[in-house]
Amino acid sequence: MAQRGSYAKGVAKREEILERALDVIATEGYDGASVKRIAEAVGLSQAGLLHYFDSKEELFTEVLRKRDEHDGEQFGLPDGRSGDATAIDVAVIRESFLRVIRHNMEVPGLVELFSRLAVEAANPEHPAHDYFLERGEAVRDGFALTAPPGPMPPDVYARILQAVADGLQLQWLVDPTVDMAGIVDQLLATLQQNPASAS
Amino acid sequence: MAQRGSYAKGVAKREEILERALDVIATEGYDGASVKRIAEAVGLSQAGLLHYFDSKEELFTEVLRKRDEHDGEQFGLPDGRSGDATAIDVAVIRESFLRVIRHNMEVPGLVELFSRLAVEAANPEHPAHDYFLERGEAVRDGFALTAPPGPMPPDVYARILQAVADGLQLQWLVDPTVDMAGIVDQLLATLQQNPASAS
DNA sequence: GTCTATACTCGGATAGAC
DNA sequence: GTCTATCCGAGTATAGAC
Repeated sequence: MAQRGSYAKGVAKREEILERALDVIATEGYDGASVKRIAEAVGLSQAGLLHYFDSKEELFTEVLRKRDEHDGEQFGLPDGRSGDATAIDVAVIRESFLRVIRHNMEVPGLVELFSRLAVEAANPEHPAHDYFLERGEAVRDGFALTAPPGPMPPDVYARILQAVADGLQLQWLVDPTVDMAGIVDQLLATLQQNPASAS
Repeated sequence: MAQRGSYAKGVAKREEILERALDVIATEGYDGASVKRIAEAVGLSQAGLLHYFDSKEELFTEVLRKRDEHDGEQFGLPDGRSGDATAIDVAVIRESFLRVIRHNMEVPGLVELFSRLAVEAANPEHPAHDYFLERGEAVRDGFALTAPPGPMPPDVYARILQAVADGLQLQWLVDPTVDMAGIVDQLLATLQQNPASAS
């Protein structure tokens, strides 16, 4: 457990492992990604790696967290802390969103890991359960900023965008010709210029 | 393998197994549903059950097929064969769709099985791969019938609805308070009364 | 057609030496 | 902190009797 002691060394190693894992899954794909496989990529034995994580589930949950961290930096996602959005913000968020999707289309392994864990996280005991709850909220907070005025409440609007993103990934996993970004783009165009602003 | 010979007996038994499996997963939930568990529910040994299916994957894929069959009968879904839709058809399809969603909210085990297989089906070797491709097409054909005139092509519209349905299930699995039907209802209302009909 | 029994594989976890 | 070794459980698959 990296926590214990949390010497800079342990923490640093943990980071290193996560970075490496991210890289392996992104480039070599997820195929039943096992602890052992990650361990080898890091240059550690399976037991050696498990020294830093309580379980397989925890490891992979942390991989997803690390990935979000990267995406946040790389694509400048909103952190959900800001209260309102100007017209410019909306365009910016929208573009960030699309860039993330386009990026995802380059890393099927990560998309698969994400989707797989999303289902397993249904179990409240699973370490990813909280992760998905928290992440979902954060993501929706970002989306809600771009909600147009109209009859649809921002949180509903946000849930729909989230669902579209996740659902398209499932379609894309079985059929990689699906143009996730293009579809989302068209949806946003339709939804955001929605002229029905009567309550 | 039930195929071989396909005596009425074998086929009937296969059906019986699927019906029973459907029932078990629906009522007792999916928790790592194993062949053994289904076998016990059917009153068969694991080996006995595997006599009718080539593998676990095939079994569960067939369970999903059987479920679609039920849903089709019970909720009168369009079969994708009809060419166009009148205003009444649209309302009918929409209501069927919502009823299916409401029904799904009663059977989390089936939703979990579906979602799980949807990810595993990413592998072209998986028996569910073709199932998801075919089913996806059929579902979208149904949705496309309800597409409003406007800038968004019917197939894009259909893909979005499919994505929303599947994506909401992921949200709902981790947080069962999510009102899938209500959200879809609001989306349809917004999308279908879309006045932007300029090409 | 169905069962019992077994074999085999995979992968995660743990013990204990260094 | 890391390894080797081992264990163990789950779960599928198969062999062979009845």
